Amino acid sequence: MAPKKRSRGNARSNKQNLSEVEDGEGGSGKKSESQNSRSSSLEKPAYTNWLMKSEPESRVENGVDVKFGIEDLKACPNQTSCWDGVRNYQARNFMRDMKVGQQAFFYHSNCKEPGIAGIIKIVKEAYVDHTQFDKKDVHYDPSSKPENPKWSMVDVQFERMTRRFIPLTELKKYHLKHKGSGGALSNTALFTRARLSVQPLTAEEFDFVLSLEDTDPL
DNA sequence: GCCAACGTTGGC
DNA sequence: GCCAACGTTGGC
Repeated sequence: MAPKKRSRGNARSNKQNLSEVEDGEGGSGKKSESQNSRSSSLEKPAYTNWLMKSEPESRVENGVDVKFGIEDLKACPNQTSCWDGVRNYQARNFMRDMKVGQQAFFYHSNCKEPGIAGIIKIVKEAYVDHTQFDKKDVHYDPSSKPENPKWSMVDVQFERMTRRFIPLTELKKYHLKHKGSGGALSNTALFTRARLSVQPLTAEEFDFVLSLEDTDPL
């Protein structure tokens, strides 16, 4: 288990909707088309890496400071924390797909300099996010019942800082460039699904971003 | 089951 | 602190 609380996620009032259903992909026949450039085989693409957003600067939400930067994770016992507070179905579903040992980028959002600060790894797969039942918690969800919890969380552990901070502005430049050339970041969720707080990265995207560690900032 | 109104995210 | 993008809600 992880100590700490706090974390980001898309706070949200909520109700059931698009993917109360387990998988969130093609699922239930509701969404059918639209986002299926994927295979006809209904299989989810096997994502191996992730990007998780959190706010490194103080901001009070419902009387509670939601600040949780990578330094805060580092300061946790065992440098491990649960990633609670995610209240968005797509983000939740991605967390449910996470496997122990997989790596994710720790992304700093809603701050002076947004971007990737470090690498974390999944150390515990999805389980019930207890904060949804806690009236005192910022992300309390009165519509979720213990008999049928809506929200999940995973535990993550600090792995290392990236050798340099990789700013969103730089990633965006590569994204624009790659859109023309079909490069690694041409479809990156950070730009195509900007508001998702937990995003999947293909191995190619992850590796490309990692390679930037040893290049000069664009 | 459509869609307008509303609320949140998060870059700038 | 503004506001565009977009997920969610709820009336019909």
